Amino acid sequence: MDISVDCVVFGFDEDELKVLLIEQKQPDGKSAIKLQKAVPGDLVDENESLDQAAQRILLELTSLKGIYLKQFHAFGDPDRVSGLKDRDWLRSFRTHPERRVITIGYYSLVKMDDFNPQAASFAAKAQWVDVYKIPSLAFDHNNIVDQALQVLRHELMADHIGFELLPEKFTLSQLQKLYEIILDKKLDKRNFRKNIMRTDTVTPLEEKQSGVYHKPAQLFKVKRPRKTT
Amino acid sequence: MDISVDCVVFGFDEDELKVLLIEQKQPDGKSAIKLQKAVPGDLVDENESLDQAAQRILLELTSLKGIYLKQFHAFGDPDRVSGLKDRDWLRSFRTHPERRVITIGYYSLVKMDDFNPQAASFAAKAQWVDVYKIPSLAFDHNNIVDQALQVLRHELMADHIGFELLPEKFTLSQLQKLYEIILDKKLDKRNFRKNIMRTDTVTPLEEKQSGVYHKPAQLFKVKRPRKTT
DNA sequence: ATCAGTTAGTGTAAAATTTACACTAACCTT
DNA sequence: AAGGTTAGTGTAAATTTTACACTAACTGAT
Repeated sequence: MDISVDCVVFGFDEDELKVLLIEQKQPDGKSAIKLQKAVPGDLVDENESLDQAAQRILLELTSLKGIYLKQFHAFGDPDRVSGLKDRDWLRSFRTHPERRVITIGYYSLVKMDDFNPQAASFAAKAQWVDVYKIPSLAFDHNNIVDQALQVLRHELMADHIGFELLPEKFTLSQLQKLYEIILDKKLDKRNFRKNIMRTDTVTPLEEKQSGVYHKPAQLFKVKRPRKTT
Repeated sequence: MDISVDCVVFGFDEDELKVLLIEQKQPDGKSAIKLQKAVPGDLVDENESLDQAAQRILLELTSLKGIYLKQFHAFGDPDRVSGLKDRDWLRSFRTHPERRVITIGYYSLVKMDDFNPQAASFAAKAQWVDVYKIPSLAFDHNNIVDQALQVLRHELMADHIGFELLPEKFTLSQLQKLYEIILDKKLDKRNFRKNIMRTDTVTPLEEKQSGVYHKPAQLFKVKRPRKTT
């Protein structure tokens, strides 16, 4: 039985919430198998923890480094990787293509600008895809992404994660838009601000926005240092 | 790499919150190795889902059947089973005792009266142990239990699980005591009742307590059918 | 039969939180 | 100077949360 890690990396670009998907490489020799998209994921190595595996795998497939990934669920259906659609690809890239694979799902939230995914290893491409327009994915990855999104929304409300997605200096409107996009619903401006202020996680800077077409907004920064690990 | 499931089964007996622990069987031949307690857990079979594995393993080790178990976290430290204290036992009971094992933690909440654990397989004993007096356990099981308890408390508040722990007919005082014991803090009687009523999960029966030494309480039952699966 | 002991059951006022809602301020462009 | 655009701010009503104390109904003992 093999163990893998799958990384659902959500990215934000002040307009859209996207997920980082790779396109599986065409197996050598095979000519016209259907290319599939998937969430970056691979087998866990012998001497690394799950958290480390998640970091490494994301790096190997997409060149993204230093992203905080959080475990959210294990997916262990006996035949989650034995669908016909995935057979050819597994045969080309896995030492034991028939083996059952249990995967641990990780998710993360980053700002897209900071990270420029570069496909490598068995990934042919790595690209950001709109969360609300995800095509049919390899394995059970549609399910994995769905569940990650649920967890993300929940965590966003409960723990006010999400500053990761913004530039170091940001306006409250940007922050609000972020919430609206992730939660997929509109929020009230005044109430939103009250909420954020109450959490005491941001501080105003001495600085304002500039170069904008309208009243410049107060810039803020995150108060507590961003999570690492 | 092996995959296991560990089941943290919490039991309630109207006074205490306990966890179901097994005592590992003495390996044949070995005479005086230190017997360790652990949470019931074992390797996942080739053709079962994780959920099924949790059910089977709990049944095999403790004879408990039909308990709703919920996955809560994967534990994958590379050497979580390679401590000296666990070596002898692994050698006796595992085909590949040196192998790394990643485990998926499950938890559950049951009423003790309904379930009479009977040790079997490699479990020498199966017994309920007070949650607040847990000894040092095998592997990383202390950590696993701690985390399960956190999740349990969280779920209790959020989703008002916990009726499982009571007889079919129960009084609100019993229910309150249950909450108090799990959360390990006192609650206000009137506010508690308001809360429970607001959730609309219980209905009063036409029946009252009898044979008690004091004013008999109204009996209630759970409104929505208990979760299965 | 009465009394003492025990747990059941109930309401309300104050505080805190959440919700809904509309106008002025400051910058840019023309 | 005027028009367009987003920033920023307060309050009243509704809801939720919290703190708190007395009466009711049974049993067992006298």
